[in-house]
Amino acid sequence: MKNLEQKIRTALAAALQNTFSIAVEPATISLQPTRKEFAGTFTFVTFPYTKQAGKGPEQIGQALGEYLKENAPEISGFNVVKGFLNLEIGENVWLELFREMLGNTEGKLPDTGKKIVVEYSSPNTNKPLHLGHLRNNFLGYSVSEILEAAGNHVTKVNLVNDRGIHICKSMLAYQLFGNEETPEQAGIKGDHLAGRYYVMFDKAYKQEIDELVKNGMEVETAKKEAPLMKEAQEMLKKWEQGDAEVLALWKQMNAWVYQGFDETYQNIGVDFHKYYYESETYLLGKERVEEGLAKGVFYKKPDGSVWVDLKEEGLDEKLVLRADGTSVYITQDLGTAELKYQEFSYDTSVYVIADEQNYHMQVLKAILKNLGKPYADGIYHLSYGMVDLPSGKMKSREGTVVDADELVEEMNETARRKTEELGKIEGFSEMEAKELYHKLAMGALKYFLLKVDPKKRMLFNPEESIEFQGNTGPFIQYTHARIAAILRKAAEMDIAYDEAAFAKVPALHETEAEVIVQLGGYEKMVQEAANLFAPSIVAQYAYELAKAYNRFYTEVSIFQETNLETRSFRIALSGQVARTIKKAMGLLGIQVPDRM
RNA sequence: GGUCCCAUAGCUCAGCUGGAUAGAGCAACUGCCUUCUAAGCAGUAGGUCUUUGGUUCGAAUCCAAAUGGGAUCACCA
Repeated sequence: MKNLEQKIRTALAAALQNTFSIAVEPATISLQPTRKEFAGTFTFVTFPYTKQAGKGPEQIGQALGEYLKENAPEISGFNVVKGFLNLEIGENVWLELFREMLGNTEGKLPDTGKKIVVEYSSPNTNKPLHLGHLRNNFLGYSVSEILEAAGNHVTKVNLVNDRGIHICKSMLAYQLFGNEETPEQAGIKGDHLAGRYYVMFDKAYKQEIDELVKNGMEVETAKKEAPLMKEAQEMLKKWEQGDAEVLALWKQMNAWVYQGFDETYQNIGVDFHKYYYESETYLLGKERVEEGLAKGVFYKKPDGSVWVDLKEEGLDEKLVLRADGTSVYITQDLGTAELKYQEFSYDTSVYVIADEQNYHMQVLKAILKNLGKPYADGIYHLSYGMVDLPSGKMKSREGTVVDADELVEEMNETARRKTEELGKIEGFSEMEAKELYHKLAMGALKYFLLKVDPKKRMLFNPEESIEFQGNTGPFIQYTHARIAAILRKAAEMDIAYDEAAFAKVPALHETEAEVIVQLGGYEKMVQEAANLFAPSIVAQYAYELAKAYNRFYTEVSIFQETNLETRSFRIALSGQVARTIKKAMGLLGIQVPDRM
């Protein structure tokens, strides 16, 4: 496909040269897909050349078309509509293209030799994952797959936020109200247990504030003076000093949470090559602070706090170390960036982080640049918008979130219901059925979250379950299952459909050519998705391929076809579509079933 | 207030580096299962692409401003 476009560009350049003496670099010629209401596959726009040619756009189109039909073997015909030259491609070219695809099954682009670290998920250990985290996890996983498919070497890392005041809050609530209950006793996952106490803390804390305010204290003061908050801060101090009792509780609760996370990760099908823990990295930044001071990039204020001035970059002054010598969030990030670079010497470091941290990431990059770090330019913030509920923003503290585990469970249930309603479950064992439901559930959910441009906020209405029809994951999965049925039947009937089996195909159906065009766009799509870090491009592609195939599927019959070569060709075409759908969906982290 | 992001059909979203009458899905309405899975296919209806200027042969797309929505500007993470 790439080659085909290349050839046509070259031919067009030659045509321009020979008919109008206009010299153009083939690479700069822009071709676009022909609108479907006109005949043709590629369209060349002639408007830009009217001045140089001294002719009207239609005349130019006509002249170029005639030249190409004469001289370019790929072009079988053309038509001119105003300034648009629509080029038709010969059937033999499509078949040739299709044969090339069959030979190239890997679907991976040439090795770039580039190393990329993708940091994603990065949960707090005080609460279970919710819908917003799912967007993050699916994005991170998918982008990693896409970058890998584009020929890069990807390392997936998870930077776990396992320390800080918020963790202490759930620890404290547990200490006060927990009665030493374990997840087993409570009958819930460890991350949910921690989350329960986090919410409990907030409730009790708010009560205290109300009390204080009732007794005449200002709200702001009350927030600081509430005994629970003071206790939590006290606990954090003890943690930093290595207090044995606090550390033991911290370890215990985190262990529970990790077990819960592991289950969720496994359930939603994401994984990591490496975990970093903030409790281990939060001190790392101090060396960078020393370095910054030595280089004169940072400066010390009289109180001993350390700052960086980023006004030249259009940013502000930023504190990088407190007066008491303790580090802040950005200090840790400076350290971790260095650590990641030392370990992986990456060319690109992707951070999958919500857009509320856009400024923070800008600052991080600017500081590293000022420090002269060679890896600063390689930092890419894959920023994504919040997932909103109809009621507004999700708030963990107030417990108004869509819990990830519950949502997945509900999706499984929806998948079961829809499948049973359609009566498509005969012949499945209990196990197979469950597996199918999960594939469909995750397909629907992942596709729903990934098909949208990450930058955009999105709305999720828990009342309306995610669709299984139309532009959805299950629609694409269904297309794959249909093809799988065809391939099974072909095997049963012992039909050969290797290249030799369709050496001569008399005529291509319009829908067949369309499917081949779609298939031919795969590599270009992967490249583009990788360049833009955009799973939505992959989703769009998979959908369009499935649609093109379904059109073909209903327009022509395979096993009723009397020409055996055509029949074999159609089976081979179907097989290639199935493989391509599987690859594309794989890039989204979605599995495709053989039956549904 | 400064900075950044978003605005396309009733709803959810596509629309690549500017190109033809702006596309899908859902919802509504019409057809199509004695034929390979109807979770499908074909069709009808639905739009001043928030507004106003500018650049251009040509703007949903690029630039500027306005309006509306969101994020952020912590010695929180």
